[in-house]
Parts: sequence; C-alpha cells; structure tokens
Amino acid sequence: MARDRALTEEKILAALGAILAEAGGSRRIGVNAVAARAGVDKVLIYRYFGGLEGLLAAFAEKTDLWPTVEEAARARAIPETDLAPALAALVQGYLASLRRRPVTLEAIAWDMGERNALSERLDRLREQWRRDATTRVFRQHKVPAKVDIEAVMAVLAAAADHLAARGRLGGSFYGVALDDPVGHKRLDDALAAILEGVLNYARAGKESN
Amino acid sequence: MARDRALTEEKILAALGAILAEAGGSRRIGVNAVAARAGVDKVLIYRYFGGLEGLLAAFAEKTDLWPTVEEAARARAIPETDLAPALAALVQGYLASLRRRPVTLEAIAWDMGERNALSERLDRLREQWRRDATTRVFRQHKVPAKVDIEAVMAVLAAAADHLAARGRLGGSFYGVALDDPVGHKRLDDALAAILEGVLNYARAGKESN
DNA sequence: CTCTACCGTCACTTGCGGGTGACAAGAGAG
DNA sequence: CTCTCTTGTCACCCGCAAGTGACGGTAGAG
Repeated sequence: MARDRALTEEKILAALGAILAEAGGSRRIGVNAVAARAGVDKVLIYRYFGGLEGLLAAFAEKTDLWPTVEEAARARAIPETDLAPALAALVQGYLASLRRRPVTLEAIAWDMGERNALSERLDRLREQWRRDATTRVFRQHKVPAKVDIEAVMAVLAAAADHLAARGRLGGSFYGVALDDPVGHKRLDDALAAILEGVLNYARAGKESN
Repeated sequence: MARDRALTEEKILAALGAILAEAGGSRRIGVNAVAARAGVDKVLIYRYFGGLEGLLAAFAEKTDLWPTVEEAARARAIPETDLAPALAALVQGYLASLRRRPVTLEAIAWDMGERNALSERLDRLREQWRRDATTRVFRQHKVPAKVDIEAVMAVLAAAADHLAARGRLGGSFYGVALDDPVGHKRLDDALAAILEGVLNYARAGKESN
C-alpha cells in the first residue's frame, strides 16, 4: 500500500522481533506468521530477504542482540581496583543484561536446538565479547598462572546463558528460584564467591589438584 | 502383524528413543516419524498412548534419562576425605555422565525451548538428584557457613547442562573446545579449581563482598 | 465351532506452512 | 502521454503431519 520498500522491510523485521520476543516457548517461527504479523504479503519476504534464512540473517545483523562489555560494566559499576570483584561485576552485569533481552534469550534457547543464521551470529558475538572483556579487564591485572581463567569464564558464561534463558519461563533450578530477586541475588553472590575463591585461593599458591 | 501389544508399545518407545538420540538439531518430533521408524501404524500411538504427549510422558517415565549420583560417583571415584575434591568429582562425573546420554542432551536442549511432558520429568529428576547429592556428600562434611553452597552448585550444574548440551553439536564456547578431550579436561580442572577456591577461601574466613 | 474383544492396516479428511506465478497499481523517465 | 520498473495483492500448488473412521484378521472364551 504505502509503496515504500524500506518501510516494508522495517515492518517485517519488527514483526519477526515481536514474535521472537513473545515466543516464550511457542517455537516455530514461520514465513506465514511473520508476514501476517507485519500485515504484509509473505511473498515480499522472499523478494526482499530471500526467504526465512535470509530474513534471520538480516535480523541478526541489524538487531542489538548481545550486551556490550560497556553495558555489562555500567550495569554493575566494575571496580577497577582488584581482579576478582571486577570479574564478578562483569559476569553479574552480563547475566543481568541477558535477562533484559527477551529475543536474545529466545535465540540462546533456539541455538541449543538447531543451527541457523542466528547461531553463527551468536558465535561471532560471543567471540567479540570475549575479546572485549579480555582487553578491558585482563590488561590491567595480573592473573595467577595456575588458573585457566578462560575456562573458568567459559563455565560461568555457560551458567549465565543457561540460567538466563531458562529463567525466562520461570521455575527454579536446583533449588534456586530463577524468576525472583532473591534467587537473582543468590546467584550473583555465588558468582562473586566463586571468582573471589578461585583467584585468591590460587594466588595463595596452593595446588588445586 | 505380531499381534502383541506389549511388543508394539516397546517398538514405538524404542523408535522415539532412536529418533531423539540422532536428532542432533533436526527438531520436530512427530507421530508420523515415530510410527514410520517403528514400522507401525500411527493410529496405534493414539490408541496406546493417547497421542504424542502421552507417548512422551510414557517415554520419560520408562527411560533412564538422568545419571544417578551413584553413577556420577563411579565415573570419578569420589574421594570421601575432603569436601572440595568430593564435590568436584561429583560435578565432573555429572558432566561426563550427561555427555554419554544423547537423548538426555536432546531433552535438555528441548527443555530450553518449550515445556512438555519431558520438562516436568526433568524437573523431578533434577530435584531427585539434588536430594541424593545432598544426603550423599553434605552429611559427612562441614560446609562453611558463609557459602551458599546450594547456589554455587546450581551455577555449576547450569554450566554442566549447558556445556554438555551445546557440546553435542561440536564447536567451542568462549574459547574452550567442547568436543575434544583437551577442552573437557580444561573444564574439569576449572570446576575443580572453583570448588577448591570457594570452599577453602571461604573457610579461611575472608569476607567475599 | 462361534462369538467377541482386541490388534493391526488402509484410506481418507483437514489444516497449515512453504513456495511460486500472474496480475494490478503507482511512480518516474523520456 | 507512454513505457517501464518497482511494489504490493491474489490465487494457487505442493508436501506433510495430525487426527479419524471403517474394515479385516486373529486369538481366546464359552
């Protein structure tokens, strides 16, 4: 109707975003659903994006899917003084930022089940995050040689991804409520304690194996 | 053909298991696929199980979906002497046991996306695991009061679930390879270091916040 | 043997999503 | 004005999965 390709593309992308945001478990994104939601004929999705796969790719590129290190830092005001609290704040901020992004949570959940255009994008974004976090935090701190800090961060990031994505549906996980502030605080504290312990205990020079 | 209801039900359940086991991302389990795989008419699924939902429920009840604490313990020979190594071995064994269960990994991945009969079963099995682990490990050890050990275990279990489920498709996660022994060892060591650090650093009486 | 309950097969309808071809309408170039 | 390119609409085909109704055959009870 409006005869404006750019606007139409915008509407389509927005519709996909809306569906993903409220998908809370419904699964099955389809061309028909997106087109209907956008109030547009589905053929335009094929014309402008080359089908669902292309649409996903375009969406993934265009959308603010992942928190930046800066955002995570802002969320928790990273203290620069010591490594452990800095990392703890970073991971806590990462977790909190994920929770604020429904479509990202959906993408993470989706990513567990199948590989598609979004998966690749997520991989690249994670890699980006890792680089940024490294340059931001590790440059100015000494890491105890005994600790494979990268593996520890992978463990904590995996936990954050899992807890955030699972938390969007409510419920609890191994005795911790995922959908209320009390549970969130318990997790934050646990993350802090883990990083404190790993870094300081290792720094004390004790053998861990 | 065989005119044996029990056997037919068995074949159907086995077919579902096979499909889930090799589903590696294909998604979309359906009555038709299961029936075809079992070499059986799909109407029998409706008659005997009341549809796909009932079939999933029956499957979930009947199948060995979750490692027992005993199994995890056997996988790593839990040392009884000290709490940290005992817990580390337990979590490592849990992770290793998960990796050995393709259908469980599929169920975990699935559980992230939608709730169904399997989800509830998983919830109950996790709860069971938590109880067993508690009675098995915590009874004979003193836990530092400052540590919310339950939250820490939830974090590590979430990481294990996520890394195991994601690892089934290969790839790496924040710089750690998920599908080779080197990556596995790095993760095991990180888990051990985390538990050592959390428990011993806390035991030293230091404040963590 | 005969009847009946149960097991398995076949055929069919329905609905939905993916994907495509053909057409109508507006906008700009000449 | 006319021609042409682009945008949007409509109508259709195709494949597939869900779900159902009816039928045939077999085993066991009496």
